[in-house]
Formats: sequence, structure tokens, C-alpha cells
Amino acid sequence: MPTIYEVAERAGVSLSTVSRVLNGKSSVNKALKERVDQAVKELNYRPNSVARSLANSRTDSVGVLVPELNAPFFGDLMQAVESTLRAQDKHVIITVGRNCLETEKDAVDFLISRNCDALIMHAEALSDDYLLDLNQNKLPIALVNRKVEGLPNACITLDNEKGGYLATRHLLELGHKNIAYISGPAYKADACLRLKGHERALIEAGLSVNPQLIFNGNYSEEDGKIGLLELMARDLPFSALVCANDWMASGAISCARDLGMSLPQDLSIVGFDDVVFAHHVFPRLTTVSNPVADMAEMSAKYILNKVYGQDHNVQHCFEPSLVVRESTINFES
Amino acid sequence: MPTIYEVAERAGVSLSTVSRVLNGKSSVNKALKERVDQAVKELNYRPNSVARSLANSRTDSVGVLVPELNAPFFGDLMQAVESTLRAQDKHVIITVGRNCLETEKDAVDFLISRNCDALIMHAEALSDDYLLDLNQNKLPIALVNRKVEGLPNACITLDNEKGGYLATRHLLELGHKNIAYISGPAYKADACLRLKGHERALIEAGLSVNPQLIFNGNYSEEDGKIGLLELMARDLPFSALVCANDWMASGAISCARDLGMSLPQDLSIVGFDDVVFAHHVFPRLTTVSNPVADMAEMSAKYILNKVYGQDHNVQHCFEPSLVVRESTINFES
DNA sequence: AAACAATTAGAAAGCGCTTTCTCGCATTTA
DNA sequence: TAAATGCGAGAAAGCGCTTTCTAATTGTTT
Repeated sequence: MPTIYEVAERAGVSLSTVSRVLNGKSSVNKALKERVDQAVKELNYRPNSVARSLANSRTDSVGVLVPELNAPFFGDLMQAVESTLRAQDKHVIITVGRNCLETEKDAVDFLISRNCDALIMHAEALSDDYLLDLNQNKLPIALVNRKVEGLPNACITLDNEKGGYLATRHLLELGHKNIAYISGPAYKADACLRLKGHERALIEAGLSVNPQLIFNGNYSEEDGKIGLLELMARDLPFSALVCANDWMASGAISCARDLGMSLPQDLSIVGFDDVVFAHHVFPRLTTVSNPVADMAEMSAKYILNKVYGQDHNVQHCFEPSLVVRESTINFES
Repeated sequence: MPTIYEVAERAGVSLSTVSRVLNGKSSVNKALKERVDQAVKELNYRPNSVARSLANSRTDSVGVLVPELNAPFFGDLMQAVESTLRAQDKHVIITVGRNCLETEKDAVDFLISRNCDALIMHAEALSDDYLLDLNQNKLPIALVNRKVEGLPNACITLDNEKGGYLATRHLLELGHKNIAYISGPAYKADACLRLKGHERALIEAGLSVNPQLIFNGNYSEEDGKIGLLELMARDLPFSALVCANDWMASGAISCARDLGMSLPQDLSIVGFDDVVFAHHVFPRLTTVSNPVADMAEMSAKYILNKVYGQDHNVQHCFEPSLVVRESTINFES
């Protein structure tokens, strides 16, 4: 690998001049510039990114924290972040948090130890205070799918309440009156908001919120099954079910089928997120789309603005929308 | 951020000594070592990884190239690589190749420019020669799911032929005699081998290979549909279908259902890869499991051996196995 | 006790770049 | 024409570490 010094020698200039040509920040005599460009080409010179980082204390790398990589939702997120950032010659260092506080902290420590210029996180377990600290420690961060008081700019969120509302209103419009709900865990803000939207839709329709029709799951496929069984055991009739994510909807669907129900005739089901498998499920899942890729791209743009002096428009709140497929049908009494 | 110099000062030793304590390569007087450790703790010192990399020309980073991130198969791959490597304090830089020669080359260039110590690739478009060149250029590489003559050690592969064989033998054992096959693209080695396995099973069973029962797809869901329609249009009866991956199987399934067939009674279908959605499909897909996570982990271990002087056992060829679910059933004439 | 070997600590060079500082030269102004 | 100004190019310091080389200290051998 040739160094900048060899380029300078071949071009017959000093290495400062080569650096200036390479970075284009200060002006260089045209003839010299051409000699340098020529030398660069001849030697097939590529600047050493490590040395450059050491000299200007910037690594052009952005740390990313996601709960897992082998899940469609986070795959979409990663894909968007990676392509947005790499288009600007930054790279991502990906770490996995596994929904676990210790692992997430380790991951952040690791990213810091790698001198990332900024962090983009989908943090599940880290506390608001921890995140505030991080940010005050002069490390720019962006938070996808999370709202932290005190970090209004860093947060890129979805209007989860509206999503929950859309799901339930869709069922109401189809004539359903008894609508069960399998929620995500109560300690997660998005789960609460989705539920709140569900309740608002009921109330707007003049119906009452019956806690007996609500089950608290943990967003897993398994809990979709358990939830459906539990709700049915409570012996209150319902003709439709909203699940707070697609995994639970998928669990509920296969459970329902195992119980001999025919879908969607016996039960209309709505999911949330519109992950890739939503249309593999049978019947194809009606769900609320979560524009995670857009949000992820936006978080990357926010970082590009904040750390690398670029100037993108950034939008902090995104809207979900309903995707009607075949798992919901008119209520026929 | 404190530097190694400040640690040395506080401990009252030279910075060489601090470095030695930190790296533990050469021996240091116990008392001094303790003073250094103490100083490190007091200052909360973290070595600057960039400076370290510059000094010893090693970045502790491994470049990874995958066709895409938002697909279950590559999600599994990434997850395994990331966790294996990070457990050893290395990090991955992920790039996306999109199945496109130019993009893949760009990605590799990018990774090289980032001074990765090694590359782990699931390369679709790069030629064997290109890969050989890379490797001869002193950059260690590992290739997942690919066999390149001349790089026997770098390749971590699946016995695709056996996988194809298992899929078809399963159907034969169920009594099927007319088995259609939707293949992957002929220019991909894995697709050819899977098909070859299918043919071997047929021949072993005393049946002949009828090209009219084979359709060449491109591994996409869409081509599963197109393939099934095309095969049916050829007007040769078949009671079972092998698809060379799960995406095409999923496409074929929804197409079959749209045609009013009932599955698996009217048609048994086998997929390949056992990606996460295989059990979301209805009927749940019988498929050939592809231990991609194991292979990915192994590729990471190979790199750990090769570049970082570790000593893991490495296995170069992996065995697929049949996962029987509900999309296949006995042939009843 | 003297001569030697074996350890261990410190000084200093070097990794490849960026950037400040300085100086020389060309251009402008009085 | 002399002084003032501006600009571009080179010298050199510095980013924070590793590692070689040298020197000093300790322990070992005869």
C-alpha cells in the first residue's frame, strides 16, 4: 500500500499539498493538483482510513444497536440505515442487544470503545436516564421508535396510538362490536399507545372498553396463542381480534386454526407492523404498516446532519397506515 | 478521554510499561502492574482503538458482504457472525451487495478501504477469479455457501446435492411418482446441485427425469407462482412439487390456493432452506433445513483462526436435513 | 567475589495522516 | 519604487498507541 508520502514524492510536492488536494478544503495550484492526481492514479493510492481517523478524530462510522438481526423488522431497519449511511461513505458497526439491559449496555460500551462518531439505537432495555447521559457525554445519538423526554430531536417515532386506532376502527367499520385485543407488554411505551388507540376507537364508536377482552402478551408468537386461548376461556364472545404485532397475530391465527375455526369467517384478525411474513400467513394478514425503513433512513439522515454537517430534512414522527388483506371480513350476526 | 500518557504519569511509570500491562504480552513487575491497573481504574481509561490500529496495523474488524439484510436467511447469517466475532472483541462492518456485480465490487472496495482484517462473504455475483485475486492480495477471506476451486479452506458450504436428494426422496417415500421441480437459476452452483440431487433420487427410484417437469426460476416468490402456472400448462400430471427454496415454495402455495386447489391433498410441496416464515405458511411447509447460522458461525471461527491466531475446529461442509411439516402428504391415486 | 545471563523498564521511533505555522512569492496600493 | 497585502506551498508538530532498542537491575554460575 502506497502512502501519502510516496504520492508526494512522485508528484514532486510536499505531503501537505497531497493532503490538501485529497481533501479539497484549501486551494491548490492547478498544475500541482494535476500532478498529484496523476500520481495518485499511477500508484493506485488509497488513503489509510485509520491514520486519517487518528489525525482528525473522526472515524466515519456509526454504531447501531438493534435487539436482533434475524427478524424481519430489524432487517428492514438495518438495510435502510446501512444504505443511507454508506451512500455518504460512512459505515455502520452493528451490535445486538437481545432485549437485555446488560447486553445493551455492553453493546453501547463496545461501540464507544470503537470510537463511533454517533449511535443509532433501537433500545429496548436502556433507561431514559442512561440515554440522556450518553447524549450529554457529547456522543450524538438517534433513537428509533422511542420517545425520550429531553431528547426531542434524537427521537424518530411512529404514531402508535393512531395505529391502534386504525386497526380497531377498521373492524368497527366492518360491523364488529365485540373486539378482543392482545397487547404488548405494559412496560413498553409503544404497546401502551397502541392499546390506547384501540380504546379511543371503541369509545368514539360509543362502545365501552371491557378489560375482559384484553390480554397482555409479550409480543411473541407464543403469546398470540396463549392470548387467544385465554380470551376464549373467559367466555365473552368476540368476533374480531386485534394483535399488537404480527408475531402475535400469526400465533393467534395458527391457534385458531388448530381449534378448528375457519378464518376469517369465525374470527377477523388484525396485526401490527406489516412485517414481511404478513402476507405469507393464511389468510393473508390485515395489519397496520409500520414504516420502519423510512424511520431508519430518517434517523441516519438526522445523524448525517448532526455529525457530518449535511442538510437533510428530518421528520420526527411517522404515520402508520392500514393494510387490508384477507384476515378481516364483515361481521355477520 | 484520558490517554495512555496520563495513565503513565499518574502511575509514575513510562508509557511503554502501561502499554505492556494493557496488552499483557511481556512481563511487568507486579507492583508496577498494580499501580498501572489502579491508575487505569481511577482515570477510567479506555485505550483509543484507532491509535492502536494505526500502530499495529490491525483493526479488529471483519468486513461482511451479504446480498441483503432484510431477508430471514441473511439475518440468520449476520446474527451468527456478529455474535461469534464480538464475543472475541472484533466487530463486523456489514455491506450489502444486492446480487449485483458492481455493487458487490463497490462493497468489497469499501471494506478494503476501511482496513478490515478479513472478509466474510456471501457473494453472488463476484467471479471465482476475482475472489482468488482478493485472497492472493494477502486479504484473508471466508466464503459462505460457495465453492471456489483454489480456495478449499476459505469455503464453508452446504451439501446442496444431498438436500435436493432428501426433498425428493421424501416425496418418493410418500408414494409420489410424478414430481415437478422448480429450480433456482442455472448459473448458481447451489441451484444446479439441488436439482442434481433431485434427479439422483428419481433415478435411484427407477424413475426417469422428465425435463417437462422442471422449471427454471430465479429463487423469487414471484417465480414460484410463474413456475407452477407454467408447469401446469404443460399438461403433464404431477402430484408433488419440489421448490429449490422456500420463497418459491411460498409463491407456489399461494398460487395453488388461488387456483382453488386444496393443499396438501391436491399437491404436496417441499421447500428448501427452512427460513423463518416456513412455518407461517399454510399449510406449514415441509422443507430442507439449511444450517446457515452454523455455517456463518464456522466462517467466523475460520477467520478467528486465520487472522487472530485462535484455534477452533473448523468444518467446511455442512449437511442439510429434512423438516417434515404439513405441506406433504401420502399420494393417493 | 567476579563475570555472565536473563529480566524488566524507559527512551524513542514510527504507524499515515491532518493541520497549524511560517515563509516566499506575486499582486496590489500609495 | 517601496511598502503592504494575500495566497499557496512546505516544514513540522501532533493524533495515541506499539514495539524495538538500549540500559539497568536482578539473579546465576564458577
